[in-house]
Amino acid sequence: MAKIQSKKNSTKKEVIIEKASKLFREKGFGAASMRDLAEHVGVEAASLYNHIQSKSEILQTICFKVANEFMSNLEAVETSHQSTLKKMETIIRLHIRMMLDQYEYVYIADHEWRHLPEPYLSNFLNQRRNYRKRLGDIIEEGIARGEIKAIEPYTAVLVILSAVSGIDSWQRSRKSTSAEALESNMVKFLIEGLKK
Amino acid sequence: MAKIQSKKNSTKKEVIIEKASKLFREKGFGAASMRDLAEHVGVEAASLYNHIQSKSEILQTICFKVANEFMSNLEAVETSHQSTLKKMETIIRLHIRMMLDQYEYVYIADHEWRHLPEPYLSNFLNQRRNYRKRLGDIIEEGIARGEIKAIEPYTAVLVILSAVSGIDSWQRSRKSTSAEALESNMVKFLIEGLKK
DNA sequence: TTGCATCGCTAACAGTCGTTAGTCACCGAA
DNA sequence: TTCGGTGACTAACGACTGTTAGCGATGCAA
Repeated sequence: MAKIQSKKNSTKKEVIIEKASKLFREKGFGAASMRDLAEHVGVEAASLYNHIQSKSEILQTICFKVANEFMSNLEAVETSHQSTLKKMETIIRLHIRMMLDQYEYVYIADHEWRHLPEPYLSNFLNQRRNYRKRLGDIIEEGIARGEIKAIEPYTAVLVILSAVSGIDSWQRSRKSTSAEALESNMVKFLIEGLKK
Repeated sequence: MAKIQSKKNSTKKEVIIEKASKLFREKGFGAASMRDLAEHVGVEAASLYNHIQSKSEILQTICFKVANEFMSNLEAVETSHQSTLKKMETIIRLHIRMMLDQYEYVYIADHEWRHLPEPYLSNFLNQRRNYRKRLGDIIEEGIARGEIKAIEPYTAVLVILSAVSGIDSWQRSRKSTSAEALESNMVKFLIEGLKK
């Protein structure tokens, strides 16, 4: 067994998923066809099935890859010894950076998860709910400690996560602001909204 | 000519568009079929074409209805005599309320505009860019006047608009928070992020 | 009552969808 | 050199897509 390797030390399956992530973001999962994807990979549509099981398997892979990455990072932050405000900043910065350099993947996990088939859909939503709940818990603790202003924790979580995911609008027109400036501006805005 | 009227003093075309907005949000524009839509309207798919010209005409109608509503409201705010901070608050509250009681329409204009055919797509994006630019101008003026903290205006616009559009996550699980509480929490968070 | 416009229906179109079957060329191991 | 496996190909499947043509029923205006 060799020749599985393509360029960049990645399997063909990984190449397919990478190309698919670009395509799914541009056209949406539903509107992107396997023949589209095949063309970008440089192969006939039927040949894709030598490497993947189905179209939705690609979506599953992308969604859960992103979900797992966020989840394990959250766990690292939870067990760290920082102030709650600092914890939130760490998480926000992480979200921004993920959005900046894994844009396609994060975007799809954010917007195309609807098209996951069951039971993956429920699974994904459970993970998501859990993630947000735990973010809310951090904020709640911050309020109890007097570090964070009295605000409904879940609302704050919503605002923060949505704000970050709005970077996609910026991604498409990178002209005016640099990535670093964007990050620091965003953190300034969001953390200030939390501070007491 | 009568009998065009269905229930609720609305033309059948309006009924179609209303049902379509629900469907497009749930499934996405691409994945929602005309036969799906027809079933919800209580009619055969072909009969829809007695009232509309095409599937994408529905999308156009929805997207530009929302865009025009936001645009005309922005103009009202621009010509009003309020502090820039108050202007921003007015706009934010308006966005939140639109999101709460015209949820389906706003969601589609937010997420499904990609599927607009040209030249409507370009037209829509121009309007959107213009809207954001003018929001940014308000913030910029606020900074110049010393009412708003020194922040990159376009970043602030991005954060605010994205945060509000994230209410869709809340819409789906209305359990914990009331609409009024959500609005005031959100305003508190976002306006505080702006204040000097 | 006649005439006309409205609007629902069935049937069908041409195309696209994801996916499978089956075949053949290649390539490393024996 | 032979063998087994890998992966690309063509062809095709059945289902589904948006949309059109055309027929028939209905109901208002004259």
